[in-house]
Amino acid sequence: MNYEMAQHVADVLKAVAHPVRLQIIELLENGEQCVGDIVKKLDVPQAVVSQQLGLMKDKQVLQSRRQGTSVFYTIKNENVIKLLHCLCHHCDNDSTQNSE
Amino acid sequence: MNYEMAQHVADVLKAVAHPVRLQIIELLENGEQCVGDIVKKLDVPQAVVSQQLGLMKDKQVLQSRRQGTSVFYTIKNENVIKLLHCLCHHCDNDSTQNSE
DNA sequence: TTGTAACATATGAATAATGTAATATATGAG
DNA sequence: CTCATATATTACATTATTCATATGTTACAA
Repeated sequence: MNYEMAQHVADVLKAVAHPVRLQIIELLENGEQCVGDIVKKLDVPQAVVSQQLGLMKDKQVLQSRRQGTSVFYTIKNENVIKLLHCLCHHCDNDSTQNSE
Repeated sequence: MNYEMAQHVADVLKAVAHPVRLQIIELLENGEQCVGDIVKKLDVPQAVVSQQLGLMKDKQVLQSRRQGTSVFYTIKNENVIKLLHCLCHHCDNDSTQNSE
């Protein structure tokens, strides 16, 4: 893996490496949701949710469509779901806490 | 996924989300390496490599053992390898660049 | 047009991450 | 002990991330 490639992978990881963004991604696993619904389900101000959604859209993790006054978001880069599952799955036999 | 869990997952992701750290992890997939070898293989100053190694060790991603004057590092949290594979594998059918 | 709901953006402050350069520590040789 | 090699740590400047507040925009109804 050369540096450029590593940089790209790091960018994807950074796009996801935030608790609110992770929770948003988890919500969107079940299909598209509009901003208002996301705000209701997470306990986070609307502006922050919009900021994080915009950030992930910029980084090609999410995509959006407008319907009336609502904007619906879906996952564009499906690999982030695999990423989540890699980590969530392992949290049972978690080796980040204490491995022996 | 509650916030605390999301925070924990985000911490693991952040521990990995850096080009040099990713390259180090890739090197260590093939078994343990001492700091000097890592420095030689990557084009990065020794202090930076030590800093990143220390950071990953703090976050339980790596572990180390000393042998004489050398310190050998290995991967402690094997899940980061799976993470890497999730992302590297997908870079063929990459949806982060342009999906249609 | 005005009003309102839903969402986005701008700004700034606080905090965290990064890289550089210098210095410190540890081990072993002699 | 002194020296050399290997690695770690510190201090600092720079840049990036995050959050909150306030303001702007869009779509639509009346």
